[in-house]
Amino acid sequence: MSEPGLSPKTTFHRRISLSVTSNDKKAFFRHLYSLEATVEKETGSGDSDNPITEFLRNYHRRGHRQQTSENPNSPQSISRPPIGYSHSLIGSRKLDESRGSNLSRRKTRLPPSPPSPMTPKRSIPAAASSSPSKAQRHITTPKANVKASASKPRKGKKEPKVVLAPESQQLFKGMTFYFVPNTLTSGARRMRVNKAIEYGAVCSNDWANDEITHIIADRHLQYKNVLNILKVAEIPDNIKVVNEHYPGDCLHYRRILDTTQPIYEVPGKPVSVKELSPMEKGGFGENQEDRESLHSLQIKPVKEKAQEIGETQRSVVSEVLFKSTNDGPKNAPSPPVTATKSAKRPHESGEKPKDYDMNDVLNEIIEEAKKVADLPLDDDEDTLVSAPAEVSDSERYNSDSASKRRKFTRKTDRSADFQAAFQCMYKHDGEGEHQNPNERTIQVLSEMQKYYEMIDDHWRSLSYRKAITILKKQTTKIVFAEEAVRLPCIGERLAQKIEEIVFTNHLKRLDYAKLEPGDALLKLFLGVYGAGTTQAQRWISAGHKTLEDLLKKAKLTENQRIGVEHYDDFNTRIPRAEVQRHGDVVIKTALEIDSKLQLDIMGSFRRGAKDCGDIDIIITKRGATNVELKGILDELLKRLFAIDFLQWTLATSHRDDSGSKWHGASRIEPGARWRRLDFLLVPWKERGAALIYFTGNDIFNRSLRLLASKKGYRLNQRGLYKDVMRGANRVKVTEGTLVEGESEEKIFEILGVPYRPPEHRIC
DNA sequence: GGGCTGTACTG
DNA sequence: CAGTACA
DNA sequence: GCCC
Repeated sequence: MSEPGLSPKTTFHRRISLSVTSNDKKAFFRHLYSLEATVEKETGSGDSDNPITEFLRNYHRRGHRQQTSENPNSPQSISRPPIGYSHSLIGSRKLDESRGSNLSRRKTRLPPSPPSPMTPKRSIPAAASSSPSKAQRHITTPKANVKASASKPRKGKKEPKVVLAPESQQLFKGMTFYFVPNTLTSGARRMRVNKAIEYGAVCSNDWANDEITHIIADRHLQYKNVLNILKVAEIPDNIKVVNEHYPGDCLHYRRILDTTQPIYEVPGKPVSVKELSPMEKGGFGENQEDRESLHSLQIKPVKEKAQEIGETQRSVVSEVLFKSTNDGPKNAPSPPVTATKSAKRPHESGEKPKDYDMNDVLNEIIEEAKKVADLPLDDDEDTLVSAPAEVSDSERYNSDSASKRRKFTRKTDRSADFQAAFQCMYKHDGEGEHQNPNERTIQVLSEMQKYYEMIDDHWRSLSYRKAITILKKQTTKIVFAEEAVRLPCIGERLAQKIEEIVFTNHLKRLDYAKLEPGDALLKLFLGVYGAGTTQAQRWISAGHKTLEDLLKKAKLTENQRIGVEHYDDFNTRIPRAEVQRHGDVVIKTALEIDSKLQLDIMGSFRRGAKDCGDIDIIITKRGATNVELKGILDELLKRLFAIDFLQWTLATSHRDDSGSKWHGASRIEPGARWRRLDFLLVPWKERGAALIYFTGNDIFNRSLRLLASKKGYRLNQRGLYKDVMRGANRVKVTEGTLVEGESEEKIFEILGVPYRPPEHRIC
């Protein structure tokens, strides 16, 4: 993997030499780019990497997160494009007219094609700035930017608006950046420009602008290149020259960093005595002690052990940290250094940003280290078999610590982490889903997920979904690919996309996807109950353009016809209160048949959702068998149809013995929407497994089932089976023998999963 | 390079 | 059987 | 898509 001729020596000061990592990383990125040529972004590539600073950085961040409730990105109002008509088609005798108008309205309501990630700046080729005149200079203010974009649309696409961060976060206010090269040909540079503007900077494209405070040079540029491009012999002292990492790092730390730090240095820069401006020297709590402690703290040991990349990093870091504070535990636990994935971007090198508040950082690290000292990490728990479902155990796996834990063990995990990798191990309560700092990212990724679902790429879709659930649990905004990649279920590709979304507010891949013809139509047809990708695509190839085309021209199955006629109904979420009302009707009627019946509303309702996609009701009775319940269901259906509550049967079992479900539609009162209603008949002995199944959510179920299967079990809605013989690739050979079906808790316990109440099964 | 849940109903 | 649906 |  080593790449001769790519020595980072030039950019990296001599204190630390981690050239191995560096080269690895370059090679890594080269490889990455070769894999995906469409990525023109230059994120994270570059120089070297230092695990210690990486470590400190993370902790610094973590400290910040508590104090800052801010959401670095603009409040994004999310309005999902509606999927439905406003009326159900059936029952309207004037179908043709009303449908027609509805259809056309729908069309216009489809999601607007997204703005391009282009930044709203005119680009001036470097050569063009050679003879600048004061007269023609102009400053591009954020406002001007937006304006410019409006007047200069590109390829018919909408320009993105740079949404300014809140005033209080306008870190770069009063600063004027000049990017070199001053073009927007690179996606990465576009990102940086946008980001700078978002946080208050003025990005000038006129070198003659005498308000320029900073020159942001591309990473590969030497100082002399910069001079050449600018056609100047020297750069005035009042203009700071930094490399491209500087703005992003400032945002990361939420403060204006010292521009003189070596990591921001443009190679070949002449040494200057007057480097430190009073401003930078002043306001950032820098003090001599800190700096010294930093040096003694950090540089030395790293230097000694710099060559030993890998496991030793952990001990180096902890040793250093705890030594410095005098009271660190001797058996310091391993701090969360992830040297695992190679893609990290060079942040501070051995020299910290001088404005760093080291005391705070250290305290945080120590506190954090103390906390994790108690955790059963690594080898402490490598038994596969049941961790008891006690509270402490489950808490330990909760949201935040879950991801931390991963960092700790990622490298060393063996059997211990085997189980930890399953979503069902963690509490997912869907909290913080609103006002989540990653809302925009999640929104974009969801669109990608839906897109992949649409084009039948289930596995990609699954990955996106997993990534989204992970993001929803984050309490901080994930900005950089390197932070993202540390999270479970987020790999390099998704991490890159996350960073792209944060910096550009867009995902090119998605923009392309949306341009694909048939995309919108596919989405429309997929909303039809009973139609999947295959059918939807057939309809499209057949030339159908609207739902009424389907009704008139396509041959539909009965269910699909209902699906079309009640397109709007079935695609409208049901308020929790209405779900309850439907449930009440069913339960009341059922109890009139047999007062010993037990019915419960399941699905998202049981998980506590505010609104549900459908209504799931489980029907069971102490001691009852399936056959017995079947008879009751027939009677129940009869009565519910009789009172005009049930409207339609979409699917029902026709076998007497094992049939167990009914799918259909109900209506709470005449004129109300049809709602999807499912019944599940459950023999008393299977109610535990059935509860798990019918409570979901699906990701949780799949996770639990996968875990079971990996442990030699099989889990379905009837029970947990053991001694399942599986052939090649875990293909089921024997059914296995039932071990548990009655109790939800016991099934969890046997699988070694901390019990999760329904509301914590939202994955 | 292969797996990614397991089942039931429709036509 | 493929396709769709259910969590 | 991710992960093993």
